[in-house]
Amino acid sequence: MGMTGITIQEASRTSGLSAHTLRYYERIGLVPEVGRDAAGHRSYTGADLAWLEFLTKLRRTGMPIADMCRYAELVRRGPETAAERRRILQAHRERVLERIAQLNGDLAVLDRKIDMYYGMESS
Amino acid sequence: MGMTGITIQEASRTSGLSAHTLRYYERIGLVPEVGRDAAGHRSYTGADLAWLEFLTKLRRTGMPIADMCRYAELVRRGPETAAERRRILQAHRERVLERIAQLNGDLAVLDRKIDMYYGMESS
DNA sequence: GCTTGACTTGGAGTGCACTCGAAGGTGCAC
DNA sequence: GTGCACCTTCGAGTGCACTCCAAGTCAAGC
Repeated sequence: MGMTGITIQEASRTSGLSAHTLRYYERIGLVPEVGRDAAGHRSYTGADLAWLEFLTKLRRTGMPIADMCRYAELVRRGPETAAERRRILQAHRERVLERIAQLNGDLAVLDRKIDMYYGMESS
Repeated sequence: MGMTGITIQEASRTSGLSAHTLRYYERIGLVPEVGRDAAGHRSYTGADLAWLEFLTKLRRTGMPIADMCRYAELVRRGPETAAERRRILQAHRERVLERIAQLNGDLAVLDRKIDMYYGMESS
């Protein structure tokens, strides 16, 4: 098993999260304890990075940290929590859809305003 | 000119912003000074409400308060700032488009994950 | 004329999600 | 063997956008 793993700096570059944030996420239980190398330094595996990538998607779509912690906790508890996890993601999915619809509506208003300014400039 | 105006509570219900937030927005110069009735209470006009509605769209689409203040300042300075306002809105529009694209991408991942959970449950 | 309730102000407090600082350990380059 | 870069922990600090509080004013109803 040559799963060497990468340093926190490399994980930071790969994930787009700062090293500070990576430690913070681990501290609050959002990320399971990351393995260590001989020097006691964190060593991120591919699985760690995949989990971080999924977390950033949840985060970016507006899921609060507290909800993400709850989801992470269910993952730790094992496969019998799959149905609940699905429900959480589905509820979140609905919120994201609403958000996208709202953004599209607001974008239309923005476009009309921009057009109006063009009209003012060319008059 | 029978522009009576509505109370801060009614403006709160109409705009979806709390009375606290309405006063806060006025304090930081995001909303021009609202008129007062005989008792010194704020009296919101239709124009005030329209401005608030536009502000909430900027806010909801992720524009920081500081940028909104800058935009509001340009509006106060008059029509000669129209071109700059347009540029601000256009730059913002680009960010909103990116945000929507990102949300759609993240939504697709969410959907695949949900499908995966369905697969786990039915197996 | 007194209670009630909505309003006023200025300033302080809150919640979220980081973000940073201090003090110290480790291993490689010179 | 010592400087250096990078890591560690713990706790404190930051920035944003509100959100609330205390103390006071005012008009209307009983």
